[in-house]
Amino acid sequence: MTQGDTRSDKQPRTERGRRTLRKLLDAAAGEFGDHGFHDASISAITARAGVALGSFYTYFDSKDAIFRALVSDMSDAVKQAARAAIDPAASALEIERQALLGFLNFAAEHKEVYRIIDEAEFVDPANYRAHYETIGKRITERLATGGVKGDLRPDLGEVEAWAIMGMNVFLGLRYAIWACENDGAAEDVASRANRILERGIGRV
Amino acid sequence: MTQGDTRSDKQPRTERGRRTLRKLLDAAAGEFGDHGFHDASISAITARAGVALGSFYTYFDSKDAIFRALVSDMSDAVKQAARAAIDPAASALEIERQALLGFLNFAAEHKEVYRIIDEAEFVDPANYRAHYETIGKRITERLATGGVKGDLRPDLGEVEAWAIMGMNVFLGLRYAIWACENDGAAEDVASRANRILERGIGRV
DNA sequence: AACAAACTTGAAAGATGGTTCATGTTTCGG
DNA sequence: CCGAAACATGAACCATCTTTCAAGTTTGTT
Repeated sequence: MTQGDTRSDKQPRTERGRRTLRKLLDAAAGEFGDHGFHDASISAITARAGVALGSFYTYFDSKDAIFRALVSDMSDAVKQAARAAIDPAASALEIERQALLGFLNFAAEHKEVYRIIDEAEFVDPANYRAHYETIGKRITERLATGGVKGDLRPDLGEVEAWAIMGMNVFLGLRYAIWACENDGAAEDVASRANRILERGIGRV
Repeated sequence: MTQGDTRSDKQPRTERGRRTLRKLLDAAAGEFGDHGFHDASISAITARAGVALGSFYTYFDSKDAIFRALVSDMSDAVKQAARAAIDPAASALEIERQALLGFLNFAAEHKEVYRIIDEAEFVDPANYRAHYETIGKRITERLATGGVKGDLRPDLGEVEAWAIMGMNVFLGLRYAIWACENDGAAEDVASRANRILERGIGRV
């Protein structure tokens, strides 16, 4: 799915090939995560993967191509993580808390994913935009469902979804990626953010 | 202030020099905004500025240096724009609405600023982080002031500030940078976001 | 076992674009 | 109006990487 369509003629056909492809993808995630797209070199990727420089082009047409493949994979992984953290039977507000908590935990454990998706804004803008638009749609749906269930206001839409998404992403940046010791735990951050959604920030 | 400290020995000493420096800065903002840091070339910057390639190095030590100078300037400009949009006499909630509205308008008119600051995450991470930490602190202060005045809950802190900042940045991305015709006006977006801060998203 | 396809290898080609520099021109105080 | 400092110029230098390629090795099938 991620690379289903015009995946050129580069898919591996043997077990060995599949192993090498995976090694390249993992190495690329590490290099792009550590150094960013432009300071990561293909030779560093192949060195980290333990394969020859030329082998890279057996699997990818270009440096851009492997980055794009990575963005697709990671975009899927983020969505997957958020979905897995949610109990669909919970209240709409509780679902949003769980989604944020799931995202914070995922980001803390996969900082390189965060960075690669962010850099896609410049290296692969279409995919970057698609990533956030997909998530935005999903949140919009959850808000609509919450409205129908009576948990939420019935007039919530895309604007509110993007506001929530922005909240989550920035809290991820600050408390998962840049975390320092005297920061509260992820649970605490998620609860405080959820409190905003519950009753706003106005005087009680 | 922006470049006060170790500004190397590159400051212009004549009127002509100051003009050339400004032309380079403006051209760089355009090129970096249009093509991103790595696809923007110094020769394109000097061409756009209408000066010779070599003149660049009369004013900046490197490509990185001009980008950093730009990030500092633009970081100041963003803060300035938000401050200018605020009426300090208004209620705490109204102040947040005005700040967001000011930011949305500024972003729409200076899309390149948005992009350059975003790319600083990779080209000039320290400045990027400083930018958001400064804004985060300012919002935290506003929330504390609002708490004292009785407009807001008294228990608001950094987490809430970053949540608000993330909201604002993502709404800027979606509705100022990626704006399309059938999107609501900035006023509408700011009001809807403010409604979240007023009473959350729960059923009325 | 034998053969074709898949895969691996690393040196070298090729391109790009940042940076330097020697030379020429302009500015501006005295 | 003179001279020194500031500024301008653009060809050439250079370092860096991406990408190619021709030659070898492994895999899997018949």
